[in-house]
Amino acid sequence: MSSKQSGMSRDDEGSSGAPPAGKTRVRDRIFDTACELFYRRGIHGVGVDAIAAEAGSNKMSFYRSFASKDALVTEYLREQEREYWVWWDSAVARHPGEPRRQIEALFEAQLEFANTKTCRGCALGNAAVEITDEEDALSNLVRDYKERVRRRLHELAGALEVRDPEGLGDALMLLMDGGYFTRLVFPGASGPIAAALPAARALIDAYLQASSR
Amino acid sequence: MSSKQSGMSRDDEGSSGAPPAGKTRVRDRIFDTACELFYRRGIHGVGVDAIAAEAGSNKMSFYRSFASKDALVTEYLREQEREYWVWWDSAVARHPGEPRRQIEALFEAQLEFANTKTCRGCALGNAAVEITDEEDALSNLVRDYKERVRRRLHELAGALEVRDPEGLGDALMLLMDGGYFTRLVFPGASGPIAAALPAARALIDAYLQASSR
DNA sequence: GGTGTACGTTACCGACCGGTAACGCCGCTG
DNA sequence: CAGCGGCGTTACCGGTCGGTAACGTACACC
Repeated sequence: MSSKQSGMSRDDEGSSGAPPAGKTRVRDRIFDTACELFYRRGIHGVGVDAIAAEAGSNKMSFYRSFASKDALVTEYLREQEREYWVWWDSAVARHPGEPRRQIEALFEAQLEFANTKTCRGCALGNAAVEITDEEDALSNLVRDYKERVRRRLHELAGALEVRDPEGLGDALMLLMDGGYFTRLVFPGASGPIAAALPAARALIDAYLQASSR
Repeated sequence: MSSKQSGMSRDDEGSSGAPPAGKTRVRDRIFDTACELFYRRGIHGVGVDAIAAEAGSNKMSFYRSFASKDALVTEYLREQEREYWVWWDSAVARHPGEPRRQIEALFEAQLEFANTKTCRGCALGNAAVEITDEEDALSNLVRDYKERVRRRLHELAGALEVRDPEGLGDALMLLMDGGYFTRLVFPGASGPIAAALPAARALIDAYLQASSR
């Protein structure tokens, strides 16, 4: 989640004849910069001029690569979701066939991420706050993402064979999203997010007991 | 939480001589309108021109009542917190001396609020997404609010005499904030927020058992 | 050497942003 | 009646927004 590059490089590439596979295309620089700025300062908080400048380019070059700011934002959200699932899958893949450990791994990974300096919660979730027009195409993008997250948690809860997998999955989603939401205000792991993993464990136990009761 | 008035009234007040205690001061109209628009469309998504116009006034009159947009936003956030604690206290007051029922009443009231058409989650929490400058005075306002919420939940959990009141309180805060956050995307009570109350109950039971174990 | 393409630069557009100056009107109060 | 405060109106300021037109240039490839 979120990008790392911070731009400002002065086109250092012209030494030898054939750089391995590096095409420092302006489009890529602009897109990476945009991802970082959107995440850090919000979608409405960054203009295309600022993005292009921060990428060492200018507005005209921006519009040669992107049809509009809206198109860029769309691509940004799609990229964030892509990275999010990579992150999710890598956590889950550590414990194949063990849904309980997979869930725990997700909350462990979330806490790790929260401890990052650049962490500013969930990019897609934050976008849901900024995009107030529910008819907007971006709204649907975010909605679809959240529904996919919910479904995955339902599936994980279902693999635990509890009586109420939807209830447990939803509860886990509240813990996760609550973690992202509160992280915006409480730095590092100093906030309630530190309680997410033990709470998730307790909830799993509770819902398991409710099944065998 | 959130305002109810929708503006557009054409100054209907001049019939009888003495309206009970009504001073339809422009300032109040503007402020009410601002609260509603900020909550619905976001702080950055509404300009002072739009606010004044929607209140049936104009920008100049706005600046006669408010020093700046920032001052208005500050007042908006303070008002939202005020209304929030009124809401909180009225839920808690229904079960004096019964912390468990108080907590349940809070989640019941949250679900009721979520079922409202105008609900767009937590005003202060949403503001935390929009205000990205952590040095900003508004940031501190939101931070203080969230810390007060956290403390109150710690106290409620403490009244339950569990071994780990901070852990339980934080977990409850994750459920609440997760509810507000997901509500932005899932309309009414169709989202994970419906699982908040049963999850809170299960968590309370789990943390109570962990104390007597 | 010619050509195409990727990119930078400058200038501009209409719209809106937060904020201000100056003026005029209306109604309440002394 | 005079005066004054509350308020609406118009015009304006510098800045930024998303987006475009026209031009210049460096380089790669045939």
